[in-house]
Amino acid sequence: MNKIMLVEDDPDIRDLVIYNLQKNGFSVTSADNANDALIMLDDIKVDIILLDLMLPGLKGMQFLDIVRNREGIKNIPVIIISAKNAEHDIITALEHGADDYLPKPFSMEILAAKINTVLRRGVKAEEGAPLEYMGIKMDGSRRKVFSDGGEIRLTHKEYELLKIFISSPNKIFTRNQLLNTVWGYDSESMTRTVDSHVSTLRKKLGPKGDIIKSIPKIGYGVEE
Amino acid sequence: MNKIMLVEDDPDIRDLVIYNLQKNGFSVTSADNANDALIMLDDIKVDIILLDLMLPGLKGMQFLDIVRNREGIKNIPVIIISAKNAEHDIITALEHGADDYLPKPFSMEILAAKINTVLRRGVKAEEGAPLEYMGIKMDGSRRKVFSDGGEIRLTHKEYELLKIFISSPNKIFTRNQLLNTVWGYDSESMTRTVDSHVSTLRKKLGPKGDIIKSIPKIGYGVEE
DNA sequence: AGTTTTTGTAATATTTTTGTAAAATACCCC
DNA sequence: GGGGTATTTTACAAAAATATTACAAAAACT
Repeated sequence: MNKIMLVEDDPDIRDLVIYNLQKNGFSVTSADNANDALIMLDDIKVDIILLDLMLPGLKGMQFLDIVRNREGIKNIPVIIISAKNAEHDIITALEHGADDYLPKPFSMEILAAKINTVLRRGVKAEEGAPLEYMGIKMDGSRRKVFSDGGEIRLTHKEYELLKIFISSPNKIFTRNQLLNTVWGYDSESMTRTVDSHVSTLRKKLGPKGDIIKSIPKIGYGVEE
Repeated sequence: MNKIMLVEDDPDIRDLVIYNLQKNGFSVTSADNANDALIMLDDIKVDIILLDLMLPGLKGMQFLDIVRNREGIKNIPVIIISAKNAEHDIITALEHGADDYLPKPFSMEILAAKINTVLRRGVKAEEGAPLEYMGIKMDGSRRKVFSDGGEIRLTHKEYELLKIFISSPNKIFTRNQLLNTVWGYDSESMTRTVDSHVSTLRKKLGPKGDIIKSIPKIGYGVEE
């Protein structure tokens, strides 16, 4: 059974979420503040963390930073729940390592769906299996990409870009995130580099190119 | 039992309303001026406030401002009762945070109906509930909207507009309120921008489009 | 009924965002 | 350093989103 850690201070929402997730077959542990959550995380192994960004005491974003930097828990997927839903907040949360984002109010169906896709993604990644999505196969050892049997020759940057996309399908990446992970930049810059590479990548992927969707005002992500 | 606070100076109307609401199963507390009402609100927890705008002493609008800024009572829904022809006052009241309005003279059935819909909304909102209304589901994380299973593609402005409507069904919004919250303007302007977007939104929602009602001279709101 | 006001919406204009070819630069390997 | 490739930047086209305009339709008001 999948274990979920819920970090949320509002008791009404907490109860509602717990009730619904348990009904859906998840085991839920909850904390009403970030400090407690951190302590509990040392003892309990959870598969996913649901985090409200507006918490008393230690702020949600700080909590996220700590989780992402602590051995043993740094790889647990985190889904943000927040009343703030300005573009800016979404981008910030994603850039601090959140896996997905759910503005309040949200429907339980959508929450459950998100949990499931994040879990599926997690399992897949752990298999260490050859990276494959929608018929695009990536051979990590030889840095080669195949689609419909034929090889697609990608440059290094293109390969890294595609790898990020394909290792987390359905996940949204901001342009800055891509610049960080693929290019190693850490400042915000407003170049068209990402767009340019997405463009050539799409072209090289041929008809499959359009699985790379542009997410208006945010960035890119792959999706069926 | 639901408690109602009635703030009304005319004794005839007051008695009439009290009598009828009690007959409908509400518990009614009344005050004939705003100061008394404020004092009483500190002691009694009420579910809804009926406010006559034309009061002696402290004006109704000031009372509304105080209520909306005082912890503990700021979330109590307020329904404005106002003599007819005071369009301007109604707009001002809505923009000061009133939930609905009722022009005098009004029938008791309509008053009871309004009270009930406002109460129903209150309960719903507290659950932190899913953003869904009349079969229109909104997925905040990906800014996607579904209706009857199919996705409806909305632009950001359209999405924000719909979100506001759907998070408070039956609530009336003035054009300026919408301009403030969705567009971030804070001055009064007389563009047709809101109308234009409402129009495209209605069209995109298809048959469900007509849940967005236009409230003559005031603005818009969704309603079954 | 005629006039005025208000709302609906198509059409147009403007702005913003994204796509991409091509030029410019950097990199790499002899 | 030269030739080739990879990468970044530039510049502009294309597309999408948004705002405005203009006018028809509806409603409200004499």
